[in-house]
Amino acid sequence: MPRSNSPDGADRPPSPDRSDSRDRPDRPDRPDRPYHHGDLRRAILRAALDVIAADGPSALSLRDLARRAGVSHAAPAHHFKDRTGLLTAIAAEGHALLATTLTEADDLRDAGVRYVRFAREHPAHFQVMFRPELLREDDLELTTARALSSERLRLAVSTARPEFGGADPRLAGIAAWSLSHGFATLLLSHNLDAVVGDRDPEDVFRTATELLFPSTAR
Amino acid sequence: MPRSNSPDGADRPPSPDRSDSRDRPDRPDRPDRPYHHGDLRRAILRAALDVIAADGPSALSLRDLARRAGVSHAAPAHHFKDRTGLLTAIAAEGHALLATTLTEADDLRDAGVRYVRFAREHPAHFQVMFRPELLREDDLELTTARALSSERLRLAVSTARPEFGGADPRLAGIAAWSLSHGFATLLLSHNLDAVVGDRDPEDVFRTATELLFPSTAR
DNA sequence: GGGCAATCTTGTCAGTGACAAGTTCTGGCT
DNA sequence: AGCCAGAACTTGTCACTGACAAGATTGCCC
Repeated sequence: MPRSNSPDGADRPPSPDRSDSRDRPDRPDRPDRPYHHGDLRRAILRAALDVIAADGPSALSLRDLARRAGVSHAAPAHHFKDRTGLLTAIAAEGHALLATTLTEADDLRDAGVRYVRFAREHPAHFQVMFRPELLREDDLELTTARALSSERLRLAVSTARPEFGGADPRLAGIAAWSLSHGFATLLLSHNLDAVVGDRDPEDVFRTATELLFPSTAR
Repeated sequence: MPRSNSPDGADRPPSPDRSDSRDRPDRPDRPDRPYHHGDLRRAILRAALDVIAADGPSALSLRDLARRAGVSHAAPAHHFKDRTGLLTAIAAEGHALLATTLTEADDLRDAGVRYVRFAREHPAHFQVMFRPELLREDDLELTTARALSSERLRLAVSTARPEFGGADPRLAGIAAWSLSHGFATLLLSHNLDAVVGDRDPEDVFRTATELLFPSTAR
């Protein structure tokens, strides 16, 4: 299973031009790589997203990520403290990304579609974001990112057409969020494969929601 | 953290009356327990459900379960083969339970409410049932149980009032399932705590769905 | 050019899943 | 009654993992 495309099989950024690496024959028993990775944090993150997208968060191993990045087994800890720290960083990044895409939504239905698209385009983030037991809940970066994304969600609901006018907007929010979240979750866990078939999942979602929100928006 | 109420701290069924256990002074260095647990499979399952409900499937440790049941670290493997086997058994049991409760539903909305109630009453089962990466997908018990539960779901959708008449019933099914599944998922992951407050979650769900399925069923 | 903090390494420990091989018990057959 | 096949459980072991501690290397700033 090839894990990279760099010559030594490790995922490293372009060597920060150190006058030809052959000039430094220290570490004779090792593929000569600089002591400092250069962008280890990002490399670990990318590898982690790959693993999670493929096999879920439970398949994540810090030591495996270190191997993929071509660093020692304890290197990741310096950037993320521990496994929980890594997952927390991913969740925070996910909330930030989600907030961005929701901001551009011009409609509640559009927000729903964007929510589903986000889950499809960032499956690893999505699979981690809503699992408190995997995260450091008091992490500042996480809490602020989450506050932002849920604020965006609330905003999208508030711009919904007045059908919901009378009702508690929070209830409408729950309904819309549940629908989108459920669809996204079932989709990612391959529970809709049979029904969706080879159609575009977002189209299926849009059509399905038409059944619930009869499209007066025309 | 007390894990049991039996005298030796292990979770064992009433000793299958073997003429007073003091009569068997073998295993002198051990709390005298019968070589055979008596109902280890069920004990492991119960303990596993506790752990998962409290801390999620990733917190599950076969050795920990063995300790709780008062057996050796390899004993669980005999009943479940491995970790995946245990989770698969739980998922199968969950689908069977879900199928039962859905059978008793007299309405699509009622089915949704029952779905949410199931998730609340069997959080551990629910958290495992829809995670293919944790399960042995080709397990016979699992596939048959799942076939039954999804059949029940399809049935509930087909009995829905004819509002959906023209539409693809599979689409209506997706919409209803997504809504219920999303709500249940967000509820279990404590993402609705703030909005639900101290209200009954099932009431909240019922009310929220009213917004989407305007209750002509009165 | 000297020191300091960030980055990365080596070494180690306890916990875990999986497997192999042995032990103890149960239940059924004759 | 005796026995034996196999179920239920144990002990022992291996590779792997997360976490921590202590040391090595390096960029960088004054």
